[in-house]
Amino acid sequence: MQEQLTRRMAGEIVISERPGETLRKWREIFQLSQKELATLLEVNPSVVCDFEKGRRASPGIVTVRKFVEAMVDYDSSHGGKVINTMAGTRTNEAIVDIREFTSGIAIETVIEKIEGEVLAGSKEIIERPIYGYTMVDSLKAITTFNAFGEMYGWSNERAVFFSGVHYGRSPMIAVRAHPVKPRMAVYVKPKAVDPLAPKLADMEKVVLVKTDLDESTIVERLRYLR
Amino acid sequence: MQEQLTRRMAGEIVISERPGETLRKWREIFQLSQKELATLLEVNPSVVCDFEKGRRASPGIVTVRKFVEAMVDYDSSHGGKVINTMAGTRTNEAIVDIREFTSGIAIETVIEKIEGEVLAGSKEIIERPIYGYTMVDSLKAITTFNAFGEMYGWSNERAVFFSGVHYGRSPMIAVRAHPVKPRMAVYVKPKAVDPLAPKLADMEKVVLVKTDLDESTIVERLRYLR
DNA sequence: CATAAAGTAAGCTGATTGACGAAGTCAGAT
DNA sequence: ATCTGACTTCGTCAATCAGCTTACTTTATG
Repeated sequence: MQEQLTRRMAGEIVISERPGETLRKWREIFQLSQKELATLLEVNPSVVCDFEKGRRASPGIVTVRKFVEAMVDYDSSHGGKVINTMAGTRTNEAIVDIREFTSGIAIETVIEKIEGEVLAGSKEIIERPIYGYTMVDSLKAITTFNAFGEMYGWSNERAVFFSGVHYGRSPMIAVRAHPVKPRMAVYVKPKAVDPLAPKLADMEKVVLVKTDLDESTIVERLRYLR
Repeated sequence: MQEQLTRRMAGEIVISERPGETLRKWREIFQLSQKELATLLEVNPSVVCDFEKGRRASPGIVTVRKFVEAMVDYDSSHGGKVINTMAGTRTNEAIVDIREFTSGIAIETVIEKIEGEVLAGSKEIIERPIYGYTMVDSLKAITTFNAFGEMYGWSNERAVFFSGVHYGRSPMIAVRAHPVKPRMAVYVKPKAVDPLAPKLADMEKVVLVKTDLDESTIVERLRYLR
């Protein structure tokens, strides 16, 4: 959530036509004076003013990062008043974990890491990179409304891990039904795999993999992928 | 959507530990070579490389913006392959419009702009700033699952406009039920206003306003607020 | 009214950026 | 075995940034 927010703020500042004003807007939301913010940043208050008033036309990203992180850290160590009221991320129970890599990782590499067995997918697709993954609890995904809509992070060039798979039909049917497809679907410790699943995977050009590792091991192993 | 994406990319780059790699990741997602990107930017290819390899530790936001926008524009003028596959924004039918201002706007100012009549809210709260607004179609909001969850943009310091209001009970009850509250609720051309509504508004310290302007006029008038 | 607090303005300086272009490396195709 | 395309490295330099200090408006507040 915190990181979400910092990114969101940074993005808004960078793209803004008047970055300074956007910076100020956030400072005000966090209810800090220029002086207070300057103190957090250990700089002179005039520096804050200079940025807000746009004397620096193109502040460096390091500066932006410092500003944004200072505010968020401050808030978080004071009860997270602002952070907590920033809605927009209802946490979805069905989504166990969701991450974006900073660079592309070959599907092959992911398969190795998770000791996966390929059920569908050509040699060719397996070499393509993905940029993130989502771990979904299949059971909850069905009972939670709209879970499939939130499954995709910012790129659909990703892997979706389904845990709690019974017959392995529903997840692939969901993939088929949804307009956006992942590059890779992984069944985590499935009880069985319906023969229809690989067929659907082929039709959708999705690499289908099964693994016998459990959720936490997978998350652990993928943690250090960038 | 495009702007969403540019902001998202920019934010990710700024906050990234290795901004260069993140930049590269996006270039790869857009399937551009360094040279092609350099051409779009009208710079020497070595410049792209320098950034990706991190020779410039803290590129200015103008640079980041140029990079990001070049890629997005390129994609959009080539069929929007990437843009279109970037899910994550299921458009919610109930939400007619949603915007963030770049700076705070006093509630008072908004009331004037929309020729609103105050039904609940003290002089004091009316002076507070808000940072965005959401226009919701009340009828659809009820039939669409979870619409109220998506009502809040990035700040709850905002106005929520309800159109298609019949008795003016449900919207305030929704506000009351939801953990996150807007600063301001506006009934757009309500058929009636149940006396319970202002009471609830007072309890929740929400400024309740009604206006006889229609949706499009309101959006039009708010467009030029920053 | 005096004084504080918040914010703005301006001048200055050392450190970095943004850009170029030339000279590399490296992997794959011919 | 060399050629090509994609990418990397590096020296260079004008332009700009990040920060300081000091002086100046406002706007509250006792």
